[in-house]
Amino acid sequence: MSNKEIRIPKQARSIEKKKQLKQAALILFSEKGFHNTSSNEIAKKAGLSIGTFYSYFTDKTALYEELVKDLYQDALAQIPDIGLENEDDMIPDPAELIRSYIQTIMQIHTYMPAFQKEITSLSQQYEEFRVLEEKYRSYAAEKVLRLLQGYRKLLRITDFTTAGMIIQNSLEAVVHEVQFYHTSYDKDKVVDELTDMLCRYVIKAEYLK
Amino acid sequence: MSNKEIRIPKQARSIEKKKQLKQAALILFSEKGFHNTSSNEIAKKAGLSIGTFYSYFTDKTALYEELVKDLYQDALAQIPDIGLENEDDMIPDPAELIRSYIQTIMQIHTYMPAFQKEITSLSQQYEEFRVLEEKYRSYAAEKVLRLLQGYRKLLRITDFTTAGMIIQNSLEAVVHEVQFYHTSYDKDKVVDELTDMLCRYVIKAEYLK
Amino acid sequence: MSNKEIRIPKQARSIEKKKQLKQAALILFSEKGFHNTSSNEIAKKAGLSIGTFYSYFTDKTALYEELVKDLYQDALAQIPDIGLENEDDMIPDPAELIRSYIQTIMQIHTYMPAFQKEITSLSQQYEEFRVLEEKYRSYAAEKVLRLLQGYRKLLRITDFTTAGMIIQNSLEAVVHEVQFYHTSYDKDKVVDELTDMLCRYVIKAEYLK
Amino acid sequence: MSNKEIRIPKQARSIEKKKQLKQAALILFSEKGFHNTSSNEIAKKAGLSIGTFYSYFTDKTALYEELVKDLYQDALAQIPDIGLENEDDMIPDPAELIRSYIQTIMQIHTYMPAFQKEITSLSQQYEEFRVLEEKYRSYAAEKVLRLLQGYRKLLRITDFTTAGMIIQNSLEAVVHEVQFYHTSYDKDKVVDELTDMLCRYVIKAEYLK
DNA sequence: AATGAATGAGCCTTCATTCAT
DNA sequence: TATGAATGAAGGCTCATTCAT
Repeated sequence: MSNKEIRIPKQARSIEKKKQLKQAALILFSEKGFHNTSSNEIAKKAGLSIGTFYSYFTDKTALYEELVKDLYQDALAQIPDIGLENEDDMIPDPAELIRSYIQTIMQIHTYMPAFQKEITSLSQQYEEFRVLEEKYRSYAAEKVLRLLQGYRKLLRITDFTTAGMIIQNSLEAVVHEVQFYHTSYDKDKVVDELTDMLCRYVIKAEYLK
Repeated sequence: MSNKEIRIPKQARSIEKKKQLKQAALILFSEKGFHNTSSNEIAKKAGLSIGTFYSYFTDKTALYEELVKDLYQDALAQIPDIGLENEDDMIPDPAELIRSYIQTIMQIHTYMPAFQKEITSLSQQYEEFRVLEEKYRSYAAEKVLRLLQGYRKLLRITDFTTAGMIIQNSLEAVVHEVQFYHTSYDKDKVVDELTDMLCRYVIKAEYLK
Repeated sequence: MSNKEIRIPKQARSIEKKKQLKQAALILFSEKGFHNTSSNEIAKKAGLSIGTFYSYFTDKTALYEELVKDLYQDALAQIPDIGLENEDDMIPDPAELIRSYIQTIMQIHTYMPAFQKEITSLSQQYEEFRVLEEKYRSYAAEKVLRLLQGYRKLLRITDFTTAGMIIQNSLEAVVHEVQFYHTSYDKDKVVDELTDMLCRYVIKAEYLK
Repeated sequence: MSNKEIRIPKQARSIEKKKQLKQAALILFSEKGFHNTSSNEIAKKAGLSIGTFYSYFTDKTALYEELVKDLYQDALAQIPDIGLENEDDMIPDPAELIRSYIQTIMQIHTYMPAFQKEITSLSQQYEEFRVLEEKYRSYAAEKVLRLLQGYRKLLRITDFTTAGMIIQNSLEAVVHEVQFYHTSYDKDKVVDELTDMLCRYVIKAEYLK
């Protein structure tokens, strides 16, 4: 029924315009939140007309989705695919792997913190937005799980699903707190403690140094 | 500019009306979120007129603020004060204390879960709510801290501030996830695992049964 | 899902407002057509706000529907229920009945001609509008049919459905032409001729005077 | 004010493009109506750019006008010129002439039926189209008139002008109804009945077989 | 001549808020 | 005090039309 045709920018200038809109939206969403930002406002901030806005995005939500997608794609790319290949031979220190994972998550959260907060906010509030984020979150959770399973022999935990969920959520929450709210904490210290907590939970005592 | 007078209800009947409005709002915000609930709707659900609504609250946000304040007050009051008095004499099993603490937090999150979700989310947008949330968080963290300090001798952790923050956030996040989103998890299992994780992190090995 | 509540006016002042809106719409639809009239325009012409418009009507189409309904209800009320009771005894001159029916139709078409034209226009163009009109048209057609059947014995036609359709459409078209476009025709003459045509078609020769 | 130059296509290629646009518009207007068809859509369906569209037509309405003009021209050309030459000598069965005329009108209405519907409707809104429709109507009526006059001796009617108008309108309306809306009617049956009605109205009893 | 990206007026609709009763 | 009809700013979105290339 719908006739709308969304322009897929091919040329430099078009790509630029789309970027402008996304950039403007990113700033506004971060500052005032998704619901308090109008599409007209985004277009204006991008220096483009509302018509142009709607020729690149079906609606405001579509823009938001792209923004989330971009963010998570960048973020996910940073999570290393560690611990999969070297099962038996030279096992790296598992504690170091965990620390490195924690640091990556910490790193990710320094990027567009305000927008990430807004994502969290919307995801918690509206099912439709949650579904969107869940896709990426579950991808991240899977990475944790795979990381764990790669070290099966060294681990004391047995229910990987529950443990994975606990680790994932604990990690995110602490990092969230430190990166988004309390910059007063000593981040290295936090990483140390988190590493300590997770190692003791996950790794058999005999493999802890 | 505004010379509107907001009624501070003194009489039973007035207090009752305000309560009705808040109760109605609580339900609607929980079900459909702040942005999808109109003030007219709230008044109607409360069985009162929109005019009455505006004689008790300056605007929709004011109602919301009160609701959030109430909720945090309640939540704060519920944070358990366990394990403080019996320092030296008859020491209860610390693991049991931790488990009991976890269960209490779980309990708190069962209470008004939907609106808690809504709050967590909106808190990020309005400074006013952030302050409230902060207060709750720091109060909760302090309680954890005091709990920990009460058992100083049995503990392996030394930096109570950082540890307290980590425990509090991990706990809340996992419980939030389990109570608000994934009913698929076995809650007892989750409590067991969380207890396990926190005990190993916090308590000296020799005091673990 | 929808929350909208359409006000059903009970008090004089409310009824008046709704009437104002309908009156304004009637004029505008007649002058410029449905599609070239905006809801804001209607409200403004009625001296009311757009908000008021939407508290009385779900949308522009709903207003239109009411207008059509009103028109047809008035119109249908004018079509007499003749020829049903007196089958055998004193048969009135059938030609006179037909003439009277034609005159009624003619009469109806003098009322709000411009709006009737717009109705015809929209009905011919959009299925949804046609359905609306069809309801009333079929009611009118039924009257013709009943009129005919009441005089079964005097009639030469046998296929009442086809004949009814032909009569109904011919009648309307001619009346339309005369009332809406060519005021130059002598209306009495037209009624005479139509009566003549229909009588000769419908009534057995021996019953024609 | 406008200094836009509308191209009057001289060269084959230009004429072709204009035709393409009109053809595309014809289909779209027929399918979805004038108001629900956008100029961009027309250009696209024609395989041309919107810019090209606007170099051939000042606006959407201009295209529409041309289409209507064309249609009426075609329709006009198709109105049969039968029965004019053979006045006295070998008189064909007048009933057959009438039947043949009805069939031709039926034929015309099969041709582009959807767009005819659209036109009939929009004609009422824009003066410009009304004039065109008028021209068609009066031309058609005149033809009927001349047809009738050619058979003066066989006819019982005397006021040819009124009769002509009645015949023309009845015919068009019934055919319109049958061809555009109710496929449920048996078209042959309808032609028979129409022929019957018109013959009895027009032809002296002694000349009816 | 042709293109199609860009424009922005304008439509429909919602809803927080006011104010006459 | 309470009411709820009325308001109108503002948001989402479409589409006829322009104009730089």
